[in-house]
Amino acid sequence: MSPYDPSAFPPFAVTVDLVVLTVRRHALCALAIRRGEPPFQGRWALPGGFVRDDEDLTAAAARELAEETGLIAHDPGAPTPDNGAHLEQLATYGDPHRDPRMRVVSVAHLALAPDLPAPRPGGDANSARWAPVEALLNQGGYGRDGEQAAPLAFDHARILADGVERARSKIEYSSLATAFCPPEFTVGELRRVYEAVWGVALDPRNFHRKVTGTPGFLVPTGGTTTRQGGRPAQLFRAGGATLLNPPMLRPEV
Amino acid sequence: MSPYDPSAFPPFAVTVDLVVLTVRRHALCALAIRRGEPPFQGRWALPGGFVRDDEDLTAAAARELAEETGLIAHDPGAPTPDNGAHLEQLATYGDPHRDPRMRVVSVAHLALAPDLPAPRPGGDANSARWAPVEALLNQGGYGRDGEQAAPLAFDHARILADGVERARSKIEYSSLATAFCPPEFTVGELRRVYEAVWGVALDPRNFHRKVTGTPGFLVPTGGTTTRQGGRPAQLFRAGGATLLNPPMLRPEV
DNA sequence: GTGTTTATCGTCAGGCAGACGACTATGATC
DNA sequence: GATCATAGTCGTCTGCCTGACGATAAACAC
Repeated sequence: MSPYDPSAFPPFAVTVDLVVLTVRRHALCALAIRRGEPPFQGRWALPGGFVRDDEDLTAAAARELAEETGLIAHDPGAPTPDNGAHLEQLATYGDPHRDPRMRVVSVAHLALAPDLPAPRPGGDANSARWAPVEALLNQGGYGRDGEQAAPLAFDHARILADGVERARSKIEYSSLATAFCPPEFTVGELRRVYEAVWGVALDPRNFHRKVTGTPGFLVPTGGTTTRQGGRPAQLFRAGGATLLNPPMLRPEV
Repeated sequence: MSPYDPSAFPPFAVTVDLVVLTVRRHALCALAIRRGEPPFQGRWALPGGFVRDDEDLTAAAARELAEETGLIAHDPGAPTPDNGAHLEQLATYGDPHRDPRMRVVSVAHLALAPDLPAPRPGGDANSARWAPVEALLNQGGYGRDGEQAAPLAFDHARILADGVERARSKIEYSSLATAFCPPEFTVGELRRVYEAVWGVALDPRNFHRKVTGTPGFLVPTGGTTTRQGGRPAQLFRAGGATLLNPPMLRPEV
């Protein structure tokens, strides 16, 4: 067959969907958008949109991220700037019937962001919110407002679960957890990120030894802070190292 | 904007491309297809093709894999059957100009297969071959026949490099290396897989201790073989364990 | 001052990996 | 048949890292 005869292949719509994760109040949260139109009208969904005609996939994801949150995606490996977020491709979902109306292939991306001082994603507070991933994934459960939580639209629960699992595993062997922190942070704040993402408690002393003993992971800024109460803690910035070797060990469940 | 107005989004062609890896003669090799038509006519490329109208992405990749090699993809986690190969999604490539003629988004997949007894992929020996990944990626280098090796077509060098990197890292923490082995294999054969994929030499004694000491990794079949020469070696089958904890450590380069 | 909270330093035992010696069982060679 | 080469398998030792946990330090609340 002629591989590029325009009649020889079916046309697809291509979208990007975003799993945007942050840590709020000691819980791993994801950005969810309430759908205003059918199908799945009124249900929560992941933010996303169509890839434009002359737009790279990563550029489309970065554009959607900026539109929804104001966050600027930065290159992996570069230090997290102010208002910056880590962005990487997650996986692609193309079940023929994942959208009831047409053939849509969605290239999901994963974004990790610090807790936003102004959590007003999208401008409309009623149509977008940060929700704990547990609430979004427990489709039969109840949200924090006591309301019955409906399952996420489309196959977005699966996409969210894959994104969460990627984040959980990737902070083991990379310095990616610093993407959840502001530009300057303490060892304790970084530890609470690990605890929230993994859902476990870590020994503060062993954690401190591990992260401060890994070359290139953390760079002290010289300042201290007392915003967590207790003894003032040193402030650090993310170092240049991206891969942790040996990795941070996730405790057994 | 109306998210599903057919005029609101551009049509894309969606393809699957395959990085099919195997270990032959102590070298990591990939399946390459010679292109018979422009663009990149006569150049080597990864096997692939269009996703059909009512076909899942994984199904399309499995179909292409069977067409090119006769290999049957099996579910991840299941033991490798005869003539079976591991298949997983790798990443998606959608640069607007990656194909000079039209907008094509390619969902690349990674397949790992044992060295095939009948290496006649595709039927036409002149248009398909197993080539060492080093030769395919060293675009200015020379193939094993002494011929000047042209770079792979499209962005396939990048895709191949990503697939090789995925394989190299994934055999660290999973039992995926057994996908390169026949159903029954010796510890030495498994070690030579690691050595070929990583391009390093491993200590046979420490390797033996590690793989036989990891619960669920290897299951002895009771048989022995002497096909490698020397003292007969025990035969093993892949155990049920898919994740290695602690992982196999890749020596520093 | 006392208690509470958080941060940071130290100590100790167990586990695992790298380096490497020793022994075993086969085929090849003389 | 003796010898050699090859590959597999079992042990030992040492150093590093982790988990468990004691102890001290520096802030705030009362």
